[in-house]
Amino acid sequence: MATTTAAERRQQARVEYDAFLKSCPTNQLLDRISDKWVSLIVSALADADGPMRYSGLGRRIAGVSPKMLTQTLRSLERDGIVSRTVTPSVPVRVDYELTPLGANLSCLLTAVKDWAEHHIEEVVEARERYDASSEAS
Amino acid sequence: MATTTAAERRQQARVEYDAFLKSCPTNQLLDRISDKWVSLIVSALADADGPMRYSGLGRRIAGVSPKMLTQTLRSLERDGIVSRTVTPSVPVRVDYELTPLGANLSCLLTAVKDWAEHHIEEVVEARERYDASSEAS
DNA sequence: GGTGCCTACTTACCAATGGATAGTAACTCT
DNA sequence: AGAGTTACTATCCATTGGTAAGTAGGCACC
Repeated sequence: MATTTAAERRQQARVEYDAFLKSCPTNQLLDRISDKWVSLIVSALADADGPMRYSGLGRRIAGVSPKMLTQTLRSLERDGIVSRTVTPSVPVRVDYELTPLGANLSCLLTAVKDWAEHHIEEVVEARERYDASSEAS
Repeated sequence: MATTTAAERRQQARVEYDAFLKSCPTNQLLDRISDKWVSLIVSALADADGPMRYSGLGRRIAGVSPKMLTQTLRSLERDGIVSRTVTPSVPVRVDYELTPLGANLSCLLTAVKDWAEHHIEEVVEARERYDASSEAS
C-alpha cells in the first residue's frame, strides 16, 4: 500500500471536484452560456425586435445545422431564456422570442461581441507575432 | 434543370455564409471566447493576483485534462491573452499570467459569471417548470 | 547506483459530440 | 397526383475532447 502517488491524489481531486461541479449550478449555467450557438441564437433574437421563426433563425445563423438549432433552442427554452409559441396554422408556424431573462442575458453577450470587435486587431497582431516567432525556431 | 429547390438555396446560402464566417475574425474571436475552458482559465488567472503555474491551474480547475489545459493555454497565448514564462530552474517552472488584454477580457467574463450567479435561481425554476410540464404529457 | 518522484507536458486510443444529409407529417398549390 | 411548404427527426460519419500512460532531465532517497 501507500501507493498514494501524485496520480492517485489527482484522481481523488477529480472525483471531489466532479461532485462539486455537478452540484454547482452556476458552473452548469456558465457552461450553457459558453456555447457557440447559444450566443449566436441569443444575439440573433436580440437584433430582431419581435419573434423569429425556426427557418428565419436557420437562415440568419446559416452555419447551424437543423439538429443543433433544435437542440439549442430546446435547452434555451428549458432554461427560460427563449419562449416557443406554436401557431397551428396551415403549415405549422413556430415563433421564438427572448424572455425577459433572455433579454437580460443578451446585454452581456452584446458586450462580449463589442469587446471582440474592439480588440480583434490586437488579437490578430498577437497571433502574427506568435506565428512569426514560432516559425523562426 | 430548374432544380433550384429549397435544398439548393440552403446549400448556396451555406457556402456564402462560410466564406463570410471564415473572413470575419470577430466571429472567430467570439468562438474562442465562447469556450468552456477559456472562461475557466481566464477567471482563475483573474482571481489569483499574480502568475499561476501549470499544475496550479490544473488543480484550480481540476475538471480539465492536461491535454485541454495545454491546448487552451497555447491558444490563449497565441491570441495575446495570457503570457507564458519559462524559468529553467531545477524542475522547469512555467508561469502563466493575464496580459493587459486578458485582464480586460476577464472583466467581461466576471460579468457573465455574476450574471450566472444572480440568475441561476430563475433558470432552475424555469427548468423545473419545463420538466414538470413535459413529464405531464 | 538504481529506483522513483518532480514538473510540464505529449501521445495514443476511444467515447461522445456535432455536422451533413435525407426523411417525415400534414397540408396546399398546380 | 406530385412537388413544395414548415418544423423538425433520424442516420451516419468526421472531429473533438477525455483518459491514461509515456517522456525528459535532474534530484533525493535507500
